[in-house]
Amino acid sequence: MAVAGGVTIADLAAELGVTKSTVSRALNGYPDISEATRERVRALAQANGYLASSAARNLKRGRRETIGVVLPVHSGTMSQPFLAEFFDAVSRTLHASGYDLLTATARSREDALRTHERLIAARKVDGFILPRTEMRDARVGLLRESGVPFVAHGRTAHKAHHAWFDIDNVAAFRMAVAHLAGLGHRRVAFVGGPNSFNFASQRLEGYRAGLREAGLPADDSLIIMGTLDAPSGLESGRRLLDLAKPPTAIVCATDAIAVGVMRALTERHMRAGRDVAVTGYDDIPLAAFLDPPLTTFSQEIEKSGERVAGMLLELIAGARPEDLQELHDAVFVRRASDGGPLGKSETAKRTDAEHPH
Amino acid sequence: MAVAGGVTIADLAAELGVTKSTVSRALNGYPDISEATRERVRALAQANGYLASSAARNLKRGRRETIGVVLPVHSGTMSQPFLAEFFDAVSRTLHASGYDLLTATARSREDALRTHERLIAARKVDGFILPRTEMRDARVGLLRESGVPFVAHGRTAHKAHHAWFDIDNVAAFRMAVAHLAGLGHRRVAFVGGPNSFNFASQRLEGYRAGLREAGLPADDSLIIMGTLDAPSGLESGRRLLDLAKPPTAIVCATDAIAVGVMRALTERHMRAGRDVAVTGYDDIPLAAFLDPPLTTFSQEIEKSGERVAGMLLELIAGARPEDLQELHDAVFVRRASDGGPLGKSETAKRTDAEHPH
DNA sequence: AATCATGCCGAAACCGGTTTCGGGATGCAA
DNA sequence: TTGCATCCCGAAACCGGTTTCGGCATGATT
Repeated sequence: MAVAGGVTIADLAAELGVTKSTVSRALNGYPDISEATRERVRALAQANGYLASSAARNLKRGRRETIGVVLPVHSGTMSQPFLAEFFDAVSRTLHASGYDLLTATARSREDALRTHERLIAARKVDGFILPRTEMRDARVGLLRESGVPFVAHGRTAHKAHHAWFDIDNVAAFRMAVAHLAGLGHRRVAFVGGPNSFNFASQRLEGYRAGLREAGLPADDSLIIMGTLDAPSGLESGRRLLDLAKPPTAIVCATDAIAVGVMRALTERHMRAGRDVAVTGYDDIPLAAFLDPPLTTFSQEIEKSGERVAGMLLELIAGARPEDLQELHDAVFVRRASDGGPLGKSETAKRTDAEHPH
Repeated sequence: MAVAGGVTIADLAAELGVTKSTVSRALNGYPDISEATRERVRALAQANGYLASSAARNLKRGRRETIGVVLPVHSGTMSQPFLAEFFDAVSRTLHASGYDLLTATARSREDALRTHERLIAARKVDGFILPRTEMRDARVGLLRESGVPFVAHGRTAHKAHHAWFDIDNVAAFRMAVAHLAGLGHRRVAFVGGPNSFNFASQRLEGYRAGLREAGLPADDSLIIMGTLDAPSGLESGRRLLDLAKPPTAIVCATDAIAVGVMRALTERHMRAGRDVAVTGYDDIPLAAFLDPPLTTFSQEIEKSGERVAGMLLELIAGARPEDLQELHDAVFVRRASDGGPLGKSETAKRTDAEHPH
């Protein structure tokens, strides 16, 4: 069998007794090719599994048919619960328009910056997806200067001037606090991650707003900032429970943190949803199967991926960044790790009633 | 500011008063360029952020400087716990040799096959990483015919003829059973996933071998095959516990399954590590924070990623596939979800002793 | 002084496509 | 018939690099 990909446009042309131009035009749908020869060309191309070399085509056309995404794996960011799902959605919608996805990882901001620069200079990509934005994000400066299209997954300080897709973290955490306050809690704590990441600081902001709106006092000893993972959650949980006046509810910035916090409860023979209310964020696949099942927020990552990729394609097609800015809501998923303050009885019933399935 | 990436080799040449050839040779370290001009060229290139267009260079050189990986997201495979870590390791070692990573997703075997064909025909990649092999894997057939270098993450029926990197799942699950048998268990169950995936069927195989070696009877009612996620684990756990003679230990093919099984225990007011021993596989970040902390197996995914990528680079450099075949061991991580059969006292002590940190 | 190797660089072909330009048939109206 | 638009397609330039080939100086050799 012939090695796939080895056949060139010249081979096809020779075989058919026409020139490269004809083959190219036939395959690319130019109108000035007779239906007869177009069909002959198509058939032979099909038979030989011919596809134009992307390097050759893009050299002339000035396109790359490739989108870049460099994902940060530093500073407590490693946990990427839905990476596969996100990539799937992105990759599918890109592919529908003939684009592929180039991925790299970065272990620091500088690393990320260098990688973007390299991919731009080597002309390997037509645009970028920026995961996990920070408020002052050097990446947007670089990309705006270079004129490379990009859509940020999250807002930045320059949000007015670039395309972005974001989830309303503030609203979600306001609602979490409102929910707990409604259950009667007055000491609700927050366990978060590094504020450099936008989504993390927005969650804290939402928590604070929720407190204000519920008329609850702000108590800085009830706010603990660590990383976004379970070990940090465990540590933070211990500190909160060691307080002279421990909280009766703990709002966690991620499900992983919540798992750590619940572990801290277990250590003290306490239980989330009975002794202390705990909420998370992410709705990881395991959330419904924890003990107790975790009350949390879910983002529709599939839709996120589709929109982010879709917006980027629109941008490349010429849309204005100002017209591509979308804020979506997370959805509250109430399970059994929340509940009223100790003593209220409503909780105990629900704890066992809401097992999965 | 000049748009980065816009400068071509011709621009540099004109600016310096030399020809493209000189610039190219200077930058690529040819010996027949005087040190003086080489330095002039370097300086100007540096100043302008010049990098050769990968499309142009690769068109001539016949290389792509890109590796492809299309990851299956179908049939209970969606859970990819360590995707970010794996990508990070792969991407780093590839980049050290000037390669980038092109990723796509596939929702079915056919989809995956088509994507590989397309990337080959369009000459977008120099080689592939094949995640999650199956015994009879159509991808290896395709790639071997096309002569495209690849390393399989997992063995296949043709393992003698291609490069592969694998974890010894059989050994791990033999050991799990041996461990449980050593604790006194005689009815140990297995909850697994679709046997089409090699690693899944190897785990079952290891379980069976472990049973034999421990002199325990094989009981097919103690084997449940579902998917690799928590919902399936819950369902399987329920079925096992409903048995007339339920198992005293349950070996799970993944941590996610184990979480589901532990949930089934909770439903019945039982507890892993006390009433029934449970083991998992993967050592997901949350494993140590479950209640009780999960006994499981850990793979060194960072090393896996480095080796897989490294092997592929060696292959591209000319190494023979037969010389690139590596089998590594998973490492047993004992925590608190296992323990002797009901009544033995050793368990209860450890359950609380082995909290994290 | 003639010869030759060596150092250094220019000219041009080439990779595999796309695209511009132009021109030969063909058909139809004048 | 002649003129002219239309339909198709060939010729060649071009994209931005790399690489082969060759040639001019220069210094060393005899």
